[in-house]
Formats: sequence, C-alpha cells, structure tokens
Amino acid sequence: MEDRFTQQMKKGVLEMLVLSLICDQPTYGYDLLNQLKNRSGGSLTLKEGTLYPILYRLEDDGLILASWSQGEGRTAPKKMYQATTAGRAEKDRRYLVWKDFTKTVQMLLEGGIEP
Amino acid sequence: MEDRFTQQMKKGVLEMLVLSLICDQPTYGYDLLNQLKNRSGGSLTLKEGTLYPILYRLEDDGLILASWSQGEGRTAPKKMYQATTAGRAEKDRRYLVWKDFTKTVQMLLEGGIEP
DNA sequence: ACAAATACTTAGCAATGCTAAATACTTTTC
DNA sequence: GAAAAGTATTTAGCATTGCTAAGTATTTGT
Repeated sequence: MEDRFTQQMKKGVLEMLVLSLICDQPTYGYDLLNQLKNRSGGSLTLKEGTLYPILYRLEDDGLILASWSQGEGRTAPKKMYQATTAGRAEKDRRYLVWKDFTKTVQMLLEGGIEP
Repeated sequence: MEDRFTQQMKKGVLEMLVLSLICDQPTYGYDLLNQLKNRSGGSLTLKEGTLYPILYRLEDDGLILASWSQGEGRTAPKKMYQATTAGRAEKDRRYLVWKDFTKTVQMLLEGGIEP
C-alpha cells in the first residue's frame, strides 16, 4: 500500500500525464498502464481502476476520442484513444499550470522570499 | 473559482507546505494563511476551511504540537504550532518523495526514455 | 458605535486515486 | 490439451482532502 501523501500528490497530475501520453501518439488503456509503469521506473504503476475512469473523464470532457480498432490478424479489438484539438490545448495549459505550481512549491520549501 | 486541475494538484502538497513552514519557525493559523498568500504571489490563497483541518490532521498525526499563547499585552491568545521531532522527519521524507515525483512527471511530460 | 482586521471553528460537498473484483480472449508452458 | 500467464476492459464502493459557506469573538481604526 502506498502512503497517503503519495496517493494525494498524484491527484490531477495522473490525468495530465495520461492526456500528454495520448497527445504524443494514439494508444489504448493497457498500453498506457505499461508506458506509465516502465517510463517511471515503476513508481507510476497504476491499477486499472485508476486509469480507466481517467480515460472516461477525458473522453467526457472532449479532450480525447475513442474508437475500436479492427483487430489486425486474430487480436481482439482494442479501444484506441487519440487527442482532440481541445485536448492538445488543455495539455499545454495544464503543463504551464503544473510548471508554475512546482516552482512556487519549491520556493516555499527552500525558504525563498520572506515577506 | 479555481479550475479542477489546480484544486486536485494541491492535494497533499498543501499539508507538506504547512508542515514545512511550521518547521521553519513556530507560528499560528492566521499567520500561515498570510505567509502562504504572500510568499506564493497570491497563488496559494487558502480559505480558513482548508487550512485549519490541515493543522488538526498534522496535530492528530503527532507531527506538530499546539499550545495557546498567553497573549502579550491585550492581544487575544493565539494557538501556536511547533513541529515535533517526528514532524521534522516526516517533512524531510515528504520533500524527497515530492522531488522524486516531480522529476518523474517532468520526464514523462518531456517525452523521456522510450521503452 | 461601526467597520475592518484578526483569529479560530465547523458542516457538508466534489473530485479522484485505491481496493477489489469480474469478464473474455490469446499465448505460452508442461 | 490443460493450466497458467498475459492481454484488455469494466465497474462498484471507499478514503482523503480542498472548497463553499457559514458562525463566533476580540481588537483596532475612524
């Protein structure tokens, strides 16, 4: 079990990461689980119950689009996701907000500018 | 009203910041509200309903200690908070987790290491 | 006296990550 | 060819925490 702090720290940010990965290239749920796990060195090993609701929210918000892939060969069809124009814009916006926020937190933690 | 993303992004981190500020020097609720507001350039303007529950949690977890100050002069007594030994250790731990997390997120966003 | 600032409290809502399954098909291993 | 592991998606319900929105009380400034 992960500690409370780590759990809470992820809120919102995971959704931004998923959106960002889908902006990089169209993909599907299971692959996103693996991308996050592998590319984070294991620290972002999400449960399915965490990822899929994120995908549904992004879709509901019109930031990504889903379509069932006609399985190549014998593979079962996958639900492929791609970013919409609004999705790319929102990704950029969140990136700026995230950068700003981390900068502020860093400053507070390091004991920057006293009043 | 703040957007959902910003709200969620704060989860957990605000508690770390408050703990960190109290570690820097003993202080009280209202002053923390002002410190956060001023030292963040206004982006961390918390409502009382956000801060005080954080203080109660930190106290319940044994990370900070409260004591009513004997008001100097005629000023009403304030509830002063100071960090415990456990509080300082937890602050250090969270700082490391936070640094690690932001590094990972940054890497994922910038399209680091492909599998 | 009235307003503003100081200082703390609390009830209830919204959002999101986690637990913990269930379903179904394909590939690998013995 | 049976069992196990891997691929792939779905969903019900819980815990945590920031926000809304209010209330109480004292002190200071005009």
